[in-house]
Amino acid sequence: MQKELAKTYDPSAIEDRLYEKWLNKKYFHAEVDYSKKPFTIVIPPPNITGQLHMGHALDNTMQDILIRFKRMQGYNALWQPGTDHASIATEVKIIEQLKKEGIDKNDLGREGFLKRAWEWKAEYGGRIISQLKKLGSSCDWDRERFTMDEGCSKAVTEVFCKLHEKKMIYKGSRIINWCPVCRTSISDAEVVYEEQAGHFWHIKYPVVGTDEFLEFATTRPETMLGDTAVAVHPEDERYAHLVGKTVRVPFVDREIPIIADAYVEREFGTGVVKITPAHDPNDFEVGKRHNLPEINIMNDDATINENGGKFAGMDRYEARKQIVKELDEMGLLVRIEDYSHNVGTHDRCKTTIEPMIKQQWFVKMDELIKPAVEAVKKKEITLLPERMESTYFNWTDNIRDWCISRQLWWGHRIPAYYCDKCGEVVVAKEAPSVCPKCGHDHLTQDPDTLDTWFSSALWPFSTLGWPEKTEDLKYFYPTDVLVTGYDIIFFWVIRMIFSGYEQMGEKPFKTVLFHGLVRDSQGRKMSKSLGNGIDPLEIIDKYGADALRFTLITGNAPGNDMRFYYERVEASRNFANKVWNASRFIMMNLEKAGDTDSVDKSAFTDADKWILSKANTLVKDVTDNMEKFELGIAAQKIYDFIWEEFCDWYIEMVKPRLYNDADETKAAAMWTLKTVLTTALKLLHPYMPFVTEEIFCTLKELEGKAEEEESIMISSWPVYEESFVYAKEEEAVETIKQAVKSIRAVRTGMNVPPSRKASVIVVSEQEAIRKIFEDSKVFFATLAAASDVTVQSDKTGIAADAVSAVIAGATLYMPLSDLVDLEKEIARLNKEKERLTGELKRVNGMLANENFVKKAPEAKLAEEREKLAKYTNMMNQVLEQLKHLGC
RNA sequence: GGGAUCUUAGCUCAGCUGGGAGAGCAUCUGCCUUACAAGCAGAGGGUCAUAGGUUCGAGCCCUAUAGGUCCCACCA
Repeated sequence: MQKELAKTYDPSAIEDRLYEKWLNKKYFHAEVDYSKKPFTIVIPPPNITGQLHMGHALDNTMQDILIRFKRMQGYNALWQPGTDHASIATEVKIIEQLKKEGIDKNDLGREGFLKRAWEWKAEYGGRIISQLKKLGSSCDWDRERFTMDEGCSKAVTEVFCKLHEKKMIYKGSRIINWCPVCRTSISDAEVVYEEQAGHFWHIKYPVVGTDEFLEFATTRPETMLGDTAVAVHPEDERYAHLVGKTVRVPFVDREIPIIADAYVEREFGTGVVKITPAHDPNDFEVGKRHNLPEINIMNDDATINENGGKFAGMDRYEARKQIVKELDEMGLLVRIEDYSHNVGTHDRCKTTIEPMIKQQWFVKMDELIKPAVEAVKKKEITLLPERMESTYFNWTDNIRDWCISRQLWWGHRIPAYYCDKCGEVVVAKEAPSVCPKCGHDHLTQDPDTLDTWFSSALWPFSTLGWPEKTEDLKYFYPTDVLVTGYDIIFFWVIRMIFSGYEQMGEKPFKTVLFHGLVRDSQGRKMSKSLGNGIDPLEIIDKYGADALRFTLITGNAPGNDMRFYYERVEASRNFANKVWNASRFIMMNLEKAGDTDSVDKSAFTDADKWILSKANTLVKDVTDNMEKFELGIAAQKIYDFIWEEFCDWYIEMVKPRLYNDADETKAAAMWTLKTVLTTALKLLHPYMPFVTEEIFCTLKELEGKAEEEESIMISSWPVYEESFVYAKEEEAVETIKQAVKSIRAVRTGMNVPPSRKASVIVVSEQEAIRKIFEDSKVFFATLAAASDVTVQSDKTGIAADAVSAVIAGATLYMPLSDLVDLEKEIARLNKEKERLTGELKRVNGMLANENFVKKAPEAKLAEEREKLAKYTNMMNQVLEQLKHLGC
């Protein structure tokens, strides 16, 4: 029974069906198996708030390609999936949702809020997973994890307690980045600086006991309420006489010292800086050096607190306005200058950060980071592309302690308990029943939760069962590759690396493969606010997952950003269709060839050997590229091979044999077609899993082998074989190709319609070349639109006005006198002469260069000499032909 | 201020360790040739940002310059 294949490939008709099949067959599932080598990738866990975007699509396509490739190579391939609780992102979403219902987070209370959050997770947490499936991702879904599931939470507590034990986690009063909207501290990495138009307010404070004033400029006048000093440079002569004196801060009526500190730059502004230790990181440092009081003037929502006197209760910006106005009235405002400066904002909500002094938990980084630096320096971990190393070291060299506590509810609660009576702090895996110090039986847990990256830092081992000593961990860890965007190198990659070394004593992965951003066609970042985002699911619907995957992986160097064009998706879709139709051709002709299971190799023609040899080389190249993570290059090679070599040339070469009932080499042709197709499909499968699977299975069904070979995804990866190297035949077919191309060009140039066939007479003095044409007459005739082909050693019997095409070692004549314009023919030959003159000049120039002959490698020299012979030969033929035409 | 990166055909980009400039799209010409018009055959189009240098030989390596992008730091 012949299965009918649609004339154009329709992905929507097959993708879901095939994915279901793969799931049912458990192809994605990996179990510990010491007979096989493991190959492991852990997914960068998408946020449960997330929707699949182009970045995910790219990231997961890359991972799927690697996993499918390794699986076919015989590795025990595990792609560990899961999702991230994304503390702040999720909490914000839930608060928004509650707001719509008119509920305030605090009314609900912690318990109630968390209940809502888990409900939210249950409802939306699976959404992105089902979207990943649409892409074809072959994750082991049986192993799906969540950063807040029992095991991962256990890992978090374990690590916290261990690090605390080792004094690598501490609680301290520091100046931190405070988000007044989210009302939580955030880490340095979560602050993004934005260039904003602002003002420079020039203000003066009266110097106590004199009639002098000290003038300075500030971008945040409201912070003056917390000023505890004014600083000048120690060597600044302008102010030397004032150091040690005091100034009076208006409104709060505080007398503060004039101090000298090298932090001040003399050239900047007036060379005077007001010092607000509680609301500026630099001032905080200065304050520490000079033992200045730290006066916090703000509440958690960035309104002014009771320390701000009459401004208490005002929002920080409202207070700013008011203060400026009143200073002006008091004659203390000197002038206002427009000023553009960088303002720190919260990456999530874009609110301007307020530096505040708070009690927070920190991870001490100086020791922890050392093995992570060594690992990359010694290439124990490879970062690709290599330039990411500089970014990496740039961060590690300037590392600061990591603020890990967040004033949020959704997340891992800090396992620290405070005695209600004596205030003793206990850090423990389990809540202590009594205070170890005073014996009091009531302790309260720290209300804060951990930075979401604290748990993701443990992801490569927590998902494999750590802190339990599981078999999975022993077998699959360390993982092989981490694929992620360069934008989270600081947030995540570095933290996984030092966590892996600290907790496991071993790197978390061997290679990190970074990719860039997917931008819109104008090069802009895809974003909600711009509304320029392209939904991968829509692309899949319209063009198929294979087309999307292929588009994302090609035409782009590793680690570089790429622009997304519909035209490129169309090109990829067209390629899938090309593969589909080439396969359809083969299937349509299967029956003509009869039994092809045991093929007689002596029946192979030059064409068969040529494509087998080419395919063999392709296997080697593609495998090499993929081993080196050069996924785009490999994809391009597969594309070129299938479209050009296989479809445009080989299939066309083979047609006359298949269509001729008397041809004896049909079985060899069909065997070759199937073999090369299957090889190409296998190489392509990691990139285009659906179309390749559909074709593979249909072919196997037609062959009656569907039982033993049920899926391409568990078939074996092609291997390079010496026995398929046919150098001589490759050369022979290349000669024929040259002849065909040359004849086609001549015909088009002469406006000969394809329907008009012509006799072709091949003239060559070389017997070897004559033999090539004799052997390949069958397909040469078709490809060159020849009515008949004659091969001879001289020009006997050739019409004087026959058109000619010249290739190395042969001239091809076509008697087309009625169609030919002699002038045109001469012009064409002259153009060819010109081209050859150029080539000869180049080659002769090189070979005439003593230094080249002396220093160039032997192979290069031989190559150039061969070219010289070839072009000389062609030139002679062209000159002879011109002479023949009377020139 | 520090660092990375880019500048190649009209557009978007490849070009792996230096050895005769490529692809997709777009343009032009001719084809419904029994796998595919989502196709076939042919063609045009580039002083590889600029200036030096290293080399027998540079799109590729080095230096400087111009312009663009990104990351880090953050002078109040």
